[in-house]
Amino acid sequence: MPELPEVETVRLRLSWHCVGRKIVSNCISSAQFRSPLPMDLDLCDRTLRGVDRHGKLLLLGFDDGSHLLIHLGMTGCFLFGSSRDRQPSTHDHLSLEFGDGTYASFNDRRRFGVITYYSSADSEAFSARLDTLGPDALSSSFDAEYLRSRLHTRNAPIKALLMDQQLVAGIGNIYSCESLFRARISPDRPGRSLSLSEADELIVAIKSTLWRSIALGGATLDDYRGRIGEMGTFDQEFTVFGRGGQPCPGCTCRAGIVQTRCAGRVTYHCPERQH
DNA sequence: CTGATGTCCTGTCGGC
DNA sequence: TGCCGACAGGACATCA
Repeated sequence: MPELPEVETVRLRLSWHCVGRKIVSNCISSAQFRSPLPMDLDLCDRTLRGVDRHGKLLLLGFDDGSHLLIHLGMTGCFLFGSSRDRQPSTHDHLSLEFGDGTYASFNDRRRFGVITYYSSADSEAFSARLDTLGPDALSSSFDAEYLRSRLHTRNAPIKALLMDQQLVAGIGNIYSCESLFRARISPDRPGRSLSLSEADELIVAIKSTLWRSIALGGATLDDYRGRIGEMGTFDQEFTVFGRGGQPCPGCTCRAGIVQTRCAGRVTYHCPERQH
């Protein structure tokens, strides 16, 4: 369940390990993927020019104008190392070998991830794909006015709306729970019921939570424990997520953190503190 | 358009 | 101990 901070951590590692390097071979797994890459895709002789991110999407740009768009899904991660020592895994779906003897491979056990290739001729489709997403949660255009303007007609719970990537890109189950707790807003509140000042507090809570997590390298969850490349410690600072039944860290209420379901997702909040 | 529900996939965990 | 079903997650399709 990598969300914005985890994806940003992966982006930084990809930039560090791969940008400026030329691909000398690539290998695509034949295992069925949700959106299979063409098996004959040949990235040889291309140099990775940069790695960008929008929400939870990684955008790998090559020197010939082509792109790989990667969503990590739940269990997607990148493994790096020396090609000589590489031990291919059954869950490697794409691996890139570079001219300097290093490799990067995309590994995804549950295959919820998505990799899409866009040639330089597909730039319109590439832009169209990105246009389906709302502003990145850390961008300046994601502010209280924008949030209110998008919420004022919506009756769905604010938690579900925060996870809607068309409204704002990058927030998932963990950071919606954590941000709503910090903003003292109940996850069940209809989107339209938020005042401008509440929207403002929510924006501040979301951005500060995301930045704090990035500073700690993201959160490491059970699915990732022990995995190379996922070593963040923000999970140790979770206030509510995964803490059902524990005392509320923000008040002295008797009930403590409550686990419920909101919009089909496990949700954690403090009914005393969040309204 | 909106919101709810089902689907994909696999590893883990609880119950029998 | 061993097996089976339920469940978790994000995005997307489909339905009312």
